[in-house]
Order: sequence, then structure tokens, then C-alpha cells
Amino acid sequence: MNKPEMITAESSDVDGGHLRAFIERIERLEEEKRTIADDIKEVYAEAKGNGFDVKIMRKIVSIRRMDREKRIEEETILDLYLQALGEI
Amino acid sequence: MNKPEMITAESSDVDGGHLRAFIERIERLEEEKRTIADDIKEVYAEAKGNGFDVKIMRKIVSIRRMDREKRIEEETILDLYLQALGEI
Amino acid sequence: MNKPEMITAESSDVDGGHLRAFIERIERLEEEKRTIADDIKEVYAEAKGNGFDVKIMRKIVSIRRMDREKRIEEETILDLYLQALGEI
Amino acid sequence: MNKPEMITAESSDVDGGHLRAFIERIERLEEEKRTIADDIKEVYAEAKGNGFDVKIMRKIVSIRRMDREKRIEEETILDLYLQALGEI
DNA sequence: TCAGATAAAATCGCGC
DNA sequence: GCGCGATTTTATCTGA
Repeated sequence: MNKPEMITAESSDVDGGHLRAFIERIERLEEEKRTIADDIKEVYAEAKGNGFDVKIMRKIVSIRRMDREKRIEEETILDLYLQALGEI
Repeated sequence: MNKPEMITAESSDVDGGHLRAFIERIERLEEEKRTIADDIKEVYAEAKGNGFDVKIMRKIVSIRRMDREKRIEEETILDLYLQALGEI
Repeated sequence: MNKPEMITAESSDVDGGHLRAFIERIERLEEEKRTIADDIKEVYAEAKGNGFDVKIMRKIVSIRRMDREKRIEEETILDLYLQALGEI
Repeated sequence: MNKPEMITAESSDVDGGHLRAFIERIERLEEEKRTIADDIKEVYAEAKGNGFDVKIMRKIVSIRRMDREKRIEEETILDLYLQALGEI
């Protein structure tokens, strides 16, 4: 009895194993994220090696992202209007 | 004659097709990155749902990351010392 | 009447004098900061002139800074743990 | 004899005391720099508390800095021209 | 003087 | 909505 997972103190029942599992899942995901970020940097570097201007490319990517977000925003508002009309 | 890729202005030969390919690779990678960021958020949410304190979890992740970085820094400085010794 | 500070347009009451004072305080502080950055550079240069390896020195400074930050992080998480315990 | 500062190995005569002094001077200066950076942040925060838009303030500071640099640049070029003329 | 590395500033996004 | 932390962008610096 009194195995680690059966601690009965009023307060500090922290399931270390479970916590550890969450932490490790997060760390694996962050590692993946970092890898992809590195891949992105590599693509920019490759583009630079091909004579493209990285700063300008970043601007283009940023503008296109804003455009996409704007479009989604507008579609969302449109949907809201359509819903509102349907409810009349 | 004079197909797009044959423009001969001295300066502004921007290979649009090539650029577009780079941009699209980057955008795909950024989409993947965003997905992973969302996954991380989900894991934190799940952990919270299991009674864990997200703020503390973030600190743990942060401290463990610092540990890793510090270890790498120390290996780097060891290399620098060894190089410095080798150069004498 | 109608002294500058009494402009009554509904929206654009920008207190220019006040803003200017803030801006100038910031600029003075940035000037000081730049001076100190220059001092640091001078110390590195002097050390180099005395035969020390600047790259290694920077690494040492960086590692010592990480040590300090890690210590602070650990104190912070200890506080978080104590708070969490107190809240039960 | 053979006091620390008289080590005679061909290679690793590192004057630790001297190095330490340089490191500590740098660390003191970096601490001062950090303090000033914090002061700047505080000024921005105070301005924000007085209803100013921090983002815009940063833009103003940045533009004024560029203006100053531009002016210095232009004066430098002017000096170069004047020197050149003087040499004719 | 330039590229590549390093550090700083600005911006973004989350959790409270 | 605000502070805080992470990320990204910009600037600085060093070594070739």
C-alpha cells in the first residue's frame, strides 16, 4: 500500500508521472516547431543564394498572410449577417 | 520570342516563378508551424483540464529549456578553449 | 482664449508639450545607453589589447548571465509552487 | 617563486585576475545598461498611463533618430567635399 | 567591406 | 485589457 500514486496528504497530490508526460509531449512539439522554423530559415537562405532579397520576401509573405486573414475576417462577418438574416 | 522569362531589361530580371515557389514553400512550412503551435496549446489545455497549473508548467518547460541551452553554451566555450590552446 | 492647450476638437486633443517631454526623456536615456554600450566595447578592445580572446570573454559573460537568469527563474518557480500550495 | 603570475608553461599563461577584472567591469556596465533600458520602458509605461500611444511614440523616436543620423551623415559628406576643395 | 553570428527592439499572442 | 512571455524582425558587431 501507499504506492506513490496513493499519497493521501490533503494538499500535494501531484501526479508526477502524468505531469511529466504532458511536459514531454510539449517539449517534443516545441522541438518540431523549432525544426520547422529552421527549415523556414533555410528556405530564405536558399532564396538569398538565388539572388532574392530576403527582406522583401518577408514583406510579401506578411502581406499575403494579412490578405488571407482579412478575407477570412470578411467571410466571417458575411456569415454573421447571413445568419442574422435567416433568423428574421 | 519575348516570353516572360526572356525579359531583357538590364536590372529587373526577377524570376517570378522561382520566387513564387520559394514563397509557397515558406507558406506551407508556416502553416505547419501554426498547426504545431495549436497542438501545444491543446496539450496545455488538456493538462489544465486534468488539474495541472499551466503557469507552473510553462515555467518548468522554460527552465528545462534554459538548462539545455546552458549545456550547449558550455560545450561551445569548451570548444573555444580547446581551439585557443591548439593555436598556441 | 483658445490657447494651444485649449483646443476643443472632440478627438485630437494631443498634449504636444507633454508628449515632447516624454520623447525628450526617452532620447536622453537612449543617449546614455549608447554611451554605456560604447564603454563596453572599449573594455573589450582593451582586453583584446592585453591578449585576451574577445570571443571567449563574450561566452563567459553570456554563461554567467544565464546562470543568474536561471537562478531567478528557479526562485520564481519556487514562489509559484508555494503559492499553489497556499491556495489549497 | 612560481607565484601564480609567473607560470611558465609555453602555452596557458592566462592571467585570471586580470581577466576577472575585465569581466566584472563589463558586467557592471551591462547592469547599468539594463537599468537604463528599464528606465526607458518605465517612461513609455508612464506615457501610456497618460493616454499616449506607445507604438506611435516609438515611431517618433525612431524617425527623429534617423533624422539625426541623416544630418550627421550629410555634414560628414559636406566636410569631405570641403576638404577636397581645400586640397585643390 | 561583407557575411555570418549575436544581441536588442518591436510585435504578437496568451493567460489572468 | 493588460502585463508577461515568446517570437520575429532589426541592428550591431566580429572575423574573414
